[in-house]
Amino acid sequence: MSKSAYRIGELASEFEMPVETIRYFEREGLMPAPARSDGNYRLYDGSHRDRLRFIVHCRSLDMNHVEIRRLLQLRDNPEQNCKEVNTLLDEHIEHVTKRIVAMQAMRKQLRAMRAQCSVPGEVDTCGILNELSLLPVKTATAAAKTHPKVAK
Amino acid sequence: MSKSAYRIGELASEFEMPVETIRYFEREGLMPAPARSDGNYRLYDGSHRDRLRFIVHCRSLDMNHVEIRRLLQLRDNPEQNCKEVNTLLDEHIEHVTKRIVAMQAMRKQLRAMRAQCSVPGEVDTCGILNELSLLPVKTATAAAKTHPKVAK
DNA sequence: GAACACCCTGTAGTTACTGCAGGGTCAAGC
DNA sequence: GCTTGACCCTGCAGTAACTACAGGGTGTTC
Repeated sequence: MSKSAYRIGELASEFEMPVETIRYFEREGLMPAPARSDGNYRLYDGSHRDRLRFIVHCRSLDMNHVEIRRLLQLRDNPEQNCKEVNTLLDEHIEHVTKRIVAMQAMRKQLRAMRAQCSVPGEVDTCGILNELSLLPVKTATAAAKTHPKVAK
Repeated sequence: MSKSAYRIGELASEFEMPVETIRYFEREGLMPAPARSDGNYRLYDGSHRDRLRFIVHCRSLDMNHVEIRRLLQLRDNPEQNCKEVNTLLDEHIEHVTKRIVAMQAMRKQLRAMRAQCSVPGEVDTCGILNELSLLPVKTATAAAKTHPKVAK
């Protein structure tokens, strides 16, 4: 058997995050409020550790708190059909894809702009600054900025 | 000749942004404080319009305010050598590239995970949730989150 | 009993905006 | 002259996902 009570600092160093982040996850409703010691210290057990690992993994895949909360909810209710997990993941993959496409378009423009100037001279004849003074080409950039707006 | 005095609302609708954003750019030091009318309305001229267009273009290329401030400074000093413009752009392109690579790695993992489940069943046997319960594979994700930290 | 590492709560700062409250300005219409 | 309505002003709060710090308590060791 592994250890049965961890303090917040132990968990934090295990997952290489500040203790504040774990407390923040609790406020956000991602981590449940753990038991407390006599001295009011948070006492975590193995299930908390598993849950934190799950959250960390989801965050590393750039899921937002709303998505993670939903997945945790499904995880907590084993009788549910996992179709919703698939849907959530599909939507997230699509979101990531849109963002990648937008960033690639951006990079293409940046590179084209950069090619305007391979021989540095004075700023007032700089093709780059001149180009930036024009109206931007419309792309999907703005549409794919970050996560879509969602309610909690 | 074009019109010589615009009110904030005209500029805002021309660039399809809320008026608040233009006022915010002023507070941020991207836009200079314009003249005021007798009734204390902001009065912009053509040069303000050009500057705003420049800023909007930079933002559409995902540059942050620090970068834009630097470019504006160079733009305002035509005697300068434009080598720094190149450097800034190169760095920005590299930053964008890192982010793209990180997101592609993320997407690959998400797709692999999604492939764990093509036949939805009950959640407690869901390969996706099981995989999310494991420690994340280390990638450059965290390193390329958004813009690097910078001082104003 | 002092030093030190660790924990607690509560609050503020980060980025790039967006939105609103509460109030003033200005031109048109009656 | 007065009202209506569109527009503008300042100042402040909220967003996402943390991070950091102040001011204080806990717990173990020397």
